[in-house]
Amino acid sequence: MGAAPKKATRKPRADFVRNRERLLTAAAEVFRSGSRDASLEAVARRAEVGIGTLYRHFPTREALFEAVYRREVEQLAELAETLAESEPPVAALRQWLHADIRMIATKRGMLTALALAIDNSCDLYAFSFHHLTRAVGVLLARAVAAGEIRDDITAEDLLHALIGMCLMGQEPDWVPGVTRLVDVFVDGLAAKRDR
Amino acid sequence: MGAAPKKATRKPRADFVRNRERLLTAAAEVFRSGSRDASLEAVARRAEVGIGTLYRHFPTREALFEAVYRREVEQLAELAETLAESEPPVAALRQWLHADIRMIATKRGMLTALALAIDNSCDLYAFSFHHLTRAVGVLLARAVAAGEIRDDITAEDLLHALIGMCLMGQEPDWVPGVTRLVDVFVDGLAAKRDR
DNA sequence: AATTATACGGAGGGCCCCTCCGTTTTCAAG
DNA sequence: CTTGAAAACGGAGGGGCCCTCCGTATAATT
Repeated sequence: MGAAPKKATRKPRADFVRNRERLLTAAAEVFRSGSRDASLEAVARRAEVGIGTLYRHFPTREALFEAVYRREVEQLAELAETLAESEPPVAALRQWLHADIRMIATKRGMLTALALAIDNSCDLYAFSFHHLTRAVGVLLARAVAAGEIRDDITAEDLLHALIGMCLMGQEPDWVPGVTRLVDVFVDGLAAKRDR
Repeated sequence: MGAAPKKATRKPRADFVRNRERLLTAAAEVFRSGSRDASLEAVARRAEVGIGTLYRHFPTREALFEAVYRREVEQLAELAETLAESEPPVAALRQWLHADIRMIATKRGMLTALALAIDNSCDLYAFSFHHLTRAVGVLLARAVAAGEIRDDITAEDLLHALIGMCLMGQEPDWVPGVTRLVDVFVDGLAAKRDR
């Protein structure tokens, strides 16, 4: 019992694989600008695929976003590990947040993705959102353990703050401004409350 | 010259005034929950008014939001003035931000309104958004003058941060969490950079 | 009561969401 | 090489919302 061979599974159909690829490529292009109104029908059109096919591959908007940005999320998670080993606690945290900002600046759709993920994450914990919370959680715990930042802010809180600040940046050159805001926030985390 | 009588202006039509009022009431109700998908047609339906009438009174979504929340914005602006006279600089700033959060918690639509305003504010400076930047600008300048916070964060920056953080709060009881985030931010503003 | 500036309402064209199902394609067994 | 069924495809269709336009209704004025 258990690992039943489940009969010889057919080889996945060629068109299935092909269309999935087309959809992911098209989605990445459509989401690039990160405009909030990115329409799924536009993705299907660009992929030259029926709308039904899109929905069969990715039943929800979130599922599509997740698939499109999985790679990026994993990259950020890895970066957190690297930084945890090579940098002092607070610096690691700060640098990781900066990296997030840079990534979002390049792939603006990720921001929408993350915002979407948070929206529904309460119940579904959609998207690789928890990958990120885990990653930053490690950095956070480390800094707390070192006594360098306050201990009442959770990883979710931190990501909320980060994403929120990014959400507000849509001027052409928003990166420096948001970076400054995030730096202020980190300063606040590290502020000595007892003067 | 100047104040030309411009011909005897007709008295405004009764139905015009009545419908405007109905629309504002309906909008306030529909926007209460602050759900991002608040539809203007829903507002018109609730006001028992044609959709055309809604658009004639408020040509854009922003215009409607502005009219609905004008009172609240002015209230916050006044509060800033009061606090500036009665509280120490940093405390005033902090308390004003807390008041914002409370206000948003009650009238969730205000958040959407502000976010919308920022979206288009670059050119249009829609909504009473600049009322708020002016208000918080005073508090900020005061604290900077007193040498109690850093001087490279603008009023717009601060509002961006505030609104961003609020945008990320949709759990039932998000107020304490966001308040904590904002407090961290203020701590960061007031952090002594030179150790 | 007649006149006319003002307002009203909702049909209509566009775009999008998502589901459902008849048709087509692919795989693999004979 | 057939052939049959599982697996995919695609897009029509029902439902919403956005916003404009214009024929109709009505309040203020004469």
